[in-house]
Amino acid sequence: MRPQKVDDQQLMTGLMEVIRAKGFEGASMNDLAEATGLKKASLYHRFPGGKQEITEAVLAFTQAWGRTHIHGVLTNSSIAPAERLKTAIANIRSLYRDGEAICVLRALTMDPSLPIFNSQIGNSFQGWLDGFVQLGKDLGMDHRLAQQRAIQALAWVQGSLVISKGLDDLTVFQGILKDIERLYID
Amino acid sequence: MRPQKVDDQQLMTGLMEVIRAKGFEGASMNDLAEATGLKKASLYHRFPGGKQEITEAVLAFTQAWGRTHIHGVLTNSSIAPAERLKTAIANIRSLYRDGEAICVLRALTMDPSLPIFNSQIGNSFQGWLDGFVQLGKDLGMDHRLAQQRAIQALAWVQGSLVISKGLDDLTVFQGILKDIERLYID
DNA sequence: GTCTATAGCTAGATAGAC
DNA sequence: GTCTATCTAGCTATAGAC
Repeated sequence: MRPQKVDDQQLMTGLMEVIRAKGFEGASMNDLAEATGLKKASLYHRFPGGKQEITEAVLAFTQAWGRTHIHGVLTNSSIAPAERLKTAIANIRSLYRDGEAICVLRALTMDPSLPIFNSQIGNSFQGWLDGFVQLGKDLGMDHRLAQQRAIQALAWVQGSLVISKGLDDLTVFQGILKDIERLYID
Repeated sequence: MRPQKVDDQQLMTGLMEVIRAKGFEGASMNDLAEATGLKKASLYHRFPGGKQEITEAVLAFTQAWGRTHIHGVLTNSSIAPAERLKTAIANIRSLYRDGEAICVLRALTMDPSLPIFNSQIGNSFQGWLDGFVQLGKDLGMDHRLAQQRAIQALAWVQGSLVISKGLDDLTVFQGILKDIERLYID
């Protein structure tokens, strides 16, 4: 067979960038082709299911990233809780490019796309929440409090991204990350 | 002249519903026509600038709503701060239909649409923030703390909406509204 | 596996009757 | 002011050469 022009890793990165910036309706196959360096027809060869299959792959990649860099970090019992939190927050900052990037989960929770990707999105959010819940418990919180803090932390991440974008002011996102640290460590 | 088939109020409501549910790219002129009961060409008569002008009108309406029901309430010095907060939160709950609805500001802060609507979106967010800052000051906070709390509250609103939608669980939004109350009153 | 070319459709937007 | 009919551009998706 003919060699692949771009490998799966590069392909995934390019696709994710477009999807999370423009959303499901806003991202055209032309946009996706341009961002990856492949032609439209070649994209259909790699993803016969078209845009929907591409989006599902992006969501699967997103979920795997979260399992490793958020849930995995926050529940790693061989590291002190405070250190886990610092590492997870650093990963969050890097994922969202200091607040400049849009979350792919947010971009795909609009009404037209919701029914299709519902379960994948829910699983990703739940993974983040489970990680933060475990962190809270390891810091001595009871289950109820740990759950409340987890939701508060995740809401701050998502909300500050929306506001940072809306105000075009990345300090909102960066300040909230500090607040999340204080939510657990103080 | 021939009478209007639907008045400005009804028109605005229908347009806003579609825009905030589907976003700028996702909302088609056909969708907008169907939701308002007018035909496509009639929409162009009322909004010669097409979808962009419609979206700007929706944003102007959104900003006016916030000025009245959020900023106006939170800064009303003839009412006790705690009462103002309760009223504003009730208005927020009603605006977002208990967490079911998507915020139009969020829906329009995607990369393709951002440059066009940037300033209107920023003004709306700033209005909410200013209201919460004033509330904090009236509760005895210094400027720095009041600003921090305002951002935290607004981020919780926006973030909990994203998560409620992603998890299909409205209790996330409703729980966060309680947390916002505790952020100021406790 | 990647490409050019194109089919078939739907989008945004306009013309012109009433 | 509202409508039907229509234009053009862009979309998703496919066919078929290499």
